Amino acid sequence: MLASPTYLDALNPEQRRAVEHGTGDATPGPLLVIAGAGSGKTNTLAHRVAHLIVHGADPRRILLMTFSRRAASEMSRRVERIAAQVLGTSAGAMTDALAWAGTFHGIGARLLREHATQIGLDTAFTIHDREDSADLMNLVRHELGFSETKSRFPTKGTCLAIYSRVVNAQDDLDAVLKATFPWCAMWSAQLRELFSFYVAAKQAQNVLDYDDLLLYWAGMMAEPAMAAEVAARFDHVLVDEYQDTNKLQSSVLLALKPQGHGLTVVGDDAQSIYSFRAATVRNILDFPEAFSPPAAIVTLDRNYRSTQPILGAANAVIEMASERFTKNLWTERQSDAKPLLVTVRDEADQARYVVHRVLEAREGGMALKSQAVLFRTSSHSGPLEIELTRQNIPFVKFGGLKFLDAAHIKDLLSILRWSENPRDRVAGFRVLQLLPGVGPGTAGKVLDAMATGPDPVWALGEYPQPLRAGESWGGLVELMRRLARGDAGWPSELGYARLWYEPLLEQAYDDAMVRVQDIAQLEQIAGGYPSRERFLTELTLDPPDATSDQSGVPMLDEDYLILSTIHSAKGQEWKSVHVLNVVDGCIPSDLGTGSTHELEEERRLLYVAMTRARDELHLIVPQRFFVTQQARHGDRHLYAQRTRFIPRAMTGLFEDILWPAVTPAHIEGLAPAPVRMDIGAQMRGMWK
DNA sequence: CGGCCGGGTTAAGAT
DNA sequence: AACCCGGCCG
Repeated sequence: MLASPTYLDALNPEQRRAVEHGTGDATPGPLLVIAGAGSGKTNTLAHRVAHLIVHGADPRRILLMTFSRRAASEMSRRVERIAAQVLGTSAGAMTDALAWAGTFHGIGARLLREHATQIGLDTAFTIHDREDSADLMNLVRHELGFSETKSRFPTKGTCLAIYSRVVNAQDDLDAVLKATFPWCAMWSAQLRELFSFYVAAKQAQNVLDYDDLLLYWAGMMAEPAMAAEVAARFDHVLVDEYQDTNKLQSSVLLALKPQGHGLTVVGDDAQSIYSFRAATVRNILDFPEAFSPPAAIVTLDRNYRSTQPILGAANAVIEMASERFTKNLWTERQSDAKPLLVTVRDEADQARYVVHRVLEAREGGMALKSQAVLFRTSSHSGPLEIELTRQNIPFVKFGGLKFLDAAHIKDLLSILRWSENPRDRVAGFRVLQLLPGVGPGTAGKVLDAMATGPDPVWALGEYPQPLRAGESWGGLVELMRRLARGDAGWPSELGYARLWYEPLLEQAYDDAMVRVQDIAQLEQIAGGYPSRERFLTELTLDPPDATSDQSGVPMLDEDYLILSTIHSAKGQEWKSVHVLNVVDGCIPSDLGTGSTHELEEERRLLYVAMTRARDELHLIVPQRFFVTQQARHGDRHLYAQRTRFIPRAMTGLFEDILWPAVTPAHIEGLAPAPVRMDIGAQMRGMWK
């Protein structure tokens, strides 16, 4: 008999039930944990994994799927700490074996790489990110002549979105068009043809897109013998953030554990914010009844994160949702401080307000890292970023544009991906067009020539040099030969690619210096991976998701403010949280008010933002937005209204303030009207 | 004439 | 940073 597990003492009864569920059984039944915001979900899941290991589960046979790589490594760390506490020094080595922790897509990529030959896949397949996939879609779209249709055919991005939804929602094309893309319904036949050619192109080029990582995995699970082989790898399967998984993912999961033995899923329907990626709360709702007997359900509704006034306001927001399945959270963290509803004149004042309050809190001893600024859309933080830079306040921004989105980084990665897989047309198309005088036409012809023979790199060398390409052409041929031989080793291969690329970069950009530094940073990152393939795969699946005001991410011991999209803030918490642009048109986004479905997701988004805060919450409402399309120095603007998710009746839960504070003179209307004069017009008048 | 290049415009959320 | 459009070079 094991000693009394004191490491479980800190858990509440529900958490403990979730941790201990079925750990004594040989075949533990399925478990659904409904875990509200701040209810200690990560901690509970980590304890469950550690508890399983302590009770003899083999960590190499535990599959742990999280929403992001960051969440996976955080979980591994915690599991290790808890296990070490119980088992002593051997725990570190043992939990290193918690090897199958990652995202659905990352795990899928790994399984496919291992089983590649069995399923007729070349092991050297490369993975297209969203943009690569759209580019390939575009190539096919042009080839089929759909870009010259009379009325406008959907753009590459829309085509890919439709395709992706069909795949991830496991739905019929026409149903998807009708429900989600009604304005494209007239193109049903053409889209079907486009998608069949898109799939053929991917296969001919030996590339997989994000969806394929799930789709091929699901394909493996549909063949009983293969399914048995894959399923036999894992005794326990645990999935976090289950509300943000889609039907394709749940079908993989159910195929992996059809009886639900050893299966645990954790989620919260109130925090479902990825339905635009085909995620569905039905996965959570239907989970218990997918098994016989049904899955056990544990609900964690005690919030340990926020003060009661903050939680009360968040509860009020989510209570108005049209459909809800979980009940309100409660907390014992009393406080007199209500969350603030701050009215400011415009986005410039909003930026000044945030900087003012952040510095004030910093003076009071709250580290910048304990404070975050959240926003619906990446561009909303623009004015704030300018103000922070002006005042020398370091920050790191999550979401929106990423390091890998920079053209020069994509160029270099394309070179590497093309040499990893010379049939990858999107990569080759990009690389070839770096050469002077080579555009889409010539690039296409070169790629055609390479596609016909058995040795693409040889065919490249045989291709007559395009007239204006100059010496870069010979350099490229030489580079591709060297990288194909593979004798340079990793990461020197990246160094050779850089040597070829840098002269082109210096010609193409005025700010080449900065970009060269970015590439040096990429080389730095590359050194951390054992091979070209691992580097490319993992960078595509887990791109560094932060940008900062300094070049490169600040040192870990430095203090910096967190800026993040609400989506990227999922699962995190800070002592103080500012939410920008809490107005209609931003939250909800004016793009998201089309259907009640979308509108409800926007509501949950505000709920997620609010529940990130521990002690202080500031919702900021700028009254005026300047219209972007107008003459320089124009002052056209529009007036915004507080978000519809916080109607007047709810404002009592907030402390309503104006900033900057209105002076008594203003209130009494005694202040003289500001003097306005047009000196410029006077000056011009002098010469009339 | 095809195809390259430079002008302008606009931008949701992300594995 | 990507897209579309018109000028211009080979």
